[in-house]
Amino acid sequence: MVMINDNGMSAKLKAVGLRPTRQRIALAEILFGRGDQPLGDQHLGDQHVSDRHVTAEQLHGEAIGRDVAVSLATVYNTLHQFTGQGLLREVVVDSGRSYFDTNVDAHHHFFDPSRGELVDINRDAIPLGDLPPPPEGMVVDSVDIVVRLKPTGR
Amino acid sequence: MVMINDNGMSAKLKAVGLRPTRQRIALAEILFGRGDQPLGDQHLGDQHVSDRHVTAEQLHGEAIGRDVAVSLATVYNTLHQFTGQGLLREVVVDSGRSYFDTNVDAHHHFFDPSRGELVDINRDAIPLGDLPPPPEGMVVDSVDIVVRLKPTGR
DNA sequence: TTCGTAATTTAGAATAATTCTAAATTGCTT
DNA sequence: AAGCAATTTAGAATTATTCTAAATTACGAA
Ligand SMILES: [Mn+2]
Ligand SMILES: [Mn+2]
Ligand SMILES: [Zn+2]
Ligand SMILES: [Zn+2]
Repeated sequence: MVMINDNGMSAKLKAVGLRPTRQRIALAEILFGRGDQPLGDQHLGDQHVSDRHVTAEQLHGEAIGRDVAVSLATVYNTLHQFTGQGLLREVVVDSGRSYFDTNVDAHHHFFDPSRGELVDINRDAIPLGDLPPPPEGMVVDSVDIVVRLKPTGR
Repeated sequence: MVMINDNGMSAKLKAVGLRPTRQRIALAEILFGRGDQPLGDQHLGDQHVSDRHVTAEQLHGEAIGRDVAVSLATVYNTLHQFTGQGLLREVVVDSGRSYFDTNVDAHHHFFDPSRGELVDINRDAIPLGDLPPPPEGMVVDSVDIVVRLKPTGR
């Protein structure tokens, strides 16, 4: 009967069949909670309130920063479990480190390699005609567009 | 005066300011040579004769297979040098291993994660309108589209 | 509540890809 | 042939990630 102040994260976890452990709740709050934003009834339509793109190391750092005791192994486990349950999606922009995105809807990204930063691009901002037919026996799983950025010349 | 049978690779290397060493020549031949294809005067217009997508490990394996003594470190060095000189480009489709592409023109890719295989998509096969404006102080460096594939259902 | 047990966490080892270091070798120029 | 910078390389180091096996925890049942 004790289910105070967990920001609905326990429910969210249960909903996808994951036990709401202290670690998973904390990580979910960091990922999906609306941080400092004053709580209010201001949904912005279908707008995501907080879209985040994090690496395992970053998320672990944030957790530790908030005095949440959690191992890096658990962060990796959790990121993959969340991804498997459709709570996160993995974005491939760097061969060498994985980014996880709290926005699981179809959309694209700007990527600034110098800072390792991702910025969402609305799906409709890049209209696509139809694609060439995939090789025999294969179907399209997803279409991922990455717009790589560089500093303005001069 | 001895410059037989190197398939023009020495020249190609010199042209970009890289010493034509035994290792670099061999790797260049593997990457840019037209393999088994019968030599002939059949250019296919601007068509690339051999487009390849390789990982360092793959290329190293091929070299060793052809009895070319070269270390993995040199393969990595060479791939990066070739990329730096515009002879190759790196394609990011997998967070965990790097692919290098002999086709340096703007184009896109199908990617089959199960086999780690890349297939080119002609640039014009995916018409793009204009992109949303990049964040302040940044300009677009490249637009990379990866169409991820999965096996046909059933 | 207290158990029993399966799910979860975790420290630390292991793996995989890549880079680094410093010494040996080699490709040009003279 | 000599000199020397460029290149190669073995092996160590680094980084990201996964694995293992033991300790802890969540939770339904008693
Ligand atoms: Mn991967
Ligand atoms: Mn790695
Ligand atoms: Zn995103
Ligand atoms: Zn290609």
